[in-house]
Amino acid sequence: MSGDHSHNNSQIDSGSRHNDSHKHKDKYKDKEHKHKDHKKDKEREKSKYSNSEHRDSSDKKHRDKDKERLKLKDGSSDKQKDKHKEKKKEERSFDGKPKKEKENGFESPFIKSEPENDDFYNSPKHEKSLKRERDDDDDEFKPKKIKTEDDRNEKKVKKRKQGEEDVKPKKKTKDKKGEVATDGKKKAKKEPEEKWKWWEEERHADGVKWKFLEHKGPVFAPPYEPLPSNVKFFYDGKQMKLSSGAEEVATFFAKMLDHEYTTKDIFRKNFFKDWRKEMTSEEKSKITDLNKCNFSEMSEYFKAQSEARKAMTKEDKLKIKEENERILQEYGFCIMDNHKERIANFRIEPPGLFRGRGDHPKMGMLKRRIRPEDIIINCSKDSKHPKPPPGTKWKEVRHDNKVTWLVSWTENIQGSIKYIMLNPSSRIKGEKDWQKYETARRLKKCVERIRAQYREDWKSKEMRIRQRAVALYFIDKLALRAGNEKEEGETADTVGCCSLRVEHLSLHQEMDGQEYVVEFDFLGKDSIRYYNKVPVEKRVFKNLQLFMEDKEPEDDLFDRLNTSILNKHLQELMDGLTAKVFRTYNASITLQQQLNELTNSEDNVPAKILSYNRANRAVAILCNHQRAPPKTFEKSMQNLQTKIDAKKEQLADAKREMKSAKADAKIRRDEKSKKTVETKKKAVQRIEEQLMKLEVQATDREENKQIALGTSKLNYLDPRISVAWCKKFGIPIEKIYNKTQREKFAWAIDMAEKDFEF
DNA sequence: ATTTGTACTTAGTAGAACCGGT
DNA sequence: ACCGGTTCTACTAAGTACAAAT
Repeated sequence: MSGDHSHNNSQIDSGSRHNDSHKHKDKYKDKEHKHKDHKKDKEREKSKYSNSEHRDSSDKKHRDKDKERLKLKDGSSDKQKDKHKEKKKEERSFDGKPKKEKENGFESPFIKSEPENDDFYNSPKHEKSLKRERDDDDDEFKPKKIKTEDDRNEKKVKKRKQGEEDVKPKKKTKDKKGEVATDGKKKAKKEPEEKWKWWEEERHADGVKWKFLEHKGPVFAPPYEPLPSNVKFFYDGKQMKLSSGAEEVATFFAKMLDHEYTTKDIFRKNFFKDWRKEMTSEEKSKITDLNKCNFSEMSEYFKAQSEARKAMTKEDKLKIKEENERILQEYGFCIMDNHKERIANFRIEPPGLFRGRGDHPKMGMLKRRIRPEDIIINCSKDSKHPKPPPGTKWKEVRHDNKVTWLVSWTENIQGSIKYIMLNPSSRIKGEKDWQKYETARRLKKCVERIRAQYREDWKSKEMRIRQRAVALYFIDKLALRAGNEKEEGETADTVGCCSLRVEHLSLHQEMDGQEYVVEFDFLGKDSIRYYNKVPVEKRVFKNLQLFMEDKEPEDDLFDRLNTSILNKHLQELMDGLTAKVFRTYNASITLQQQLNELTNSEDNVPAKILSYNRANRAVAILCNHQRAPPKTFEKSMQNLQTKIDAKKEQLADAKREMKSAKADAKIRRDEKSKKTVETKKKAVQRIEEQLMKLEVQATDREENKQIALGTSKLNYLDPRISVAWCKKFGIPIEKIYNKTQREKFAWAIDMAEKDFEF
């Protein structure tokens, strides 16, 4: 399994951001036109290949297939088959019957919540009274009381159901940022203590996301403030006063003047087109060429402004901070089912120029200002509805408890819907996250069967099945994304597994001493380059040759497959299985294995953390989570090296001192000199430790140059693995998770014991 | 069967916040 | 207090998935 995950570091080493790679840009740009007919191509291919499936024997292609099959029919493949049969049997037996392990209720279809709970959730009376004072102190009785997650003084939430080990000594959670808890270990347990443990409660019935929801609506972007009159705009060398509408859009461009975006043709073209729409007819007739526009005064003005902001007095900064805090308190929370929950993004996205990633055809377009009239509010019927700003109206107020969002609007660039939703620490996100990992753990139980199945399918008579099987192999082995098809010309040209094109792979019968190497080179999500050379099974290789036969580079590799076909198939293999579950599963299982492999219980804490980071890194490489090397990377490495050198000096000095102290003690043989020796010894040890720490840090940083650990940590790694590891090796959880992360993973920190296994 | 619409997760980055050293 | 950097957070784009409409 993860033995499969032999990742070539070349994936990272030679991978570069698309943006930086002109070679790439050109390569893909050239395709643009041809690619336009992609849909048609697909049709063509389809008829071509669908026939071939049936006129078996006459088809040359098929003869090859047969040949191949014969060749492969040797002992090993038979064994393979038998093994497969066995597996299948064994799997079926456990698959068919109800799971014994009740995985926190996430096992298969959601289970109904029991009536008692339903009842109280349903009672609007209670909810109505939420806002009013808590006259009852019987908070054992289902809450009228709103549990505020951040209210540390609040009485502890009583458990409703399971888990009786409750009541632990109440301790202030201490999560000041830098805090270096050296004892750690048990901290993990204490942390979420006074907070609501939603994970110990029943979940809502199927599809129902909440019973009560109240919030204050979104915070709108501040209105446009016209430029002071001394900041001028010049067109063709002549000063020109812009109308407020045109000026605002101009400032968006001016603010980005230093960004490379503004040098890109598409960006400029799109911007100019949209800018002109905001101009008065007079302006429109005058301003006809972006190259003749001079925004530099505006640009300077904004730079000065930001300098001024930095230079503000402490008091002023504090004032701003307080104001932000006030807004946060007022708009940053909602009440969902008796609990005050943090909202993730309560501010409406301000207008500006669209910054698409990679070669985005819409970059530079104007993202228009969102007004109350664009906003749909979602809340409980019986809640206090948020009110629109004076003199305005919401587009709609609805009461849909089958969805989790509080506010939505339609964005004008792609016409997609944007949402305001809750923070990852919220129950509604946490439950889903937990469930995601439970699904992945269920996959763990049947992944061998599924693997056997797709390997078998490589031999299928049907092209669509072979394609499906090879695609699934990639998804499993390489943790590729599913690869939904995208609308041509609406987005950057990126692909995932199902949307790979012939041009994205090259096949090497033999390369670097390995057989059957597939070289992948494509742009994935966010136009991050995926580059990898992978030796594959011969059968996969032959299949790929077959899929690529008679196709143009811009044709789909898997012309008989798309994500919905694939997912439909996966659904049949396991309830809840989709392509992305493989990513989650492989990421988490890799972390667990790597931790087992790399952690050395003899090591000190920093060394163990290095091991952890390395395990994390293995996952990040698997998932191709890259980052631009920090601009300051070289320098910071150098600094660190300087520090290390200095520390080495210091160590040498300390050692020398120790020696002389020893010599001294040998002669004098008195208590005092003995003590000195001890002190010096201690000093040496301390310095050695510091040096070690620095060296570990250097290694860690170097290895992390262009790898981003955050994404996998946040989205792919079952937090219980990390929590268990921390508990097992006495590592304080805050060494692994910062405050936000601890909030998001509170459920895992609370429930995972040191023996947790993914 | 395909397309469209919706909801929700996953992603990298810019800039704010913070920190340790001077 | 400031400097030079690192870490954290907010932001929002770009994916996946699935259901409804065509």
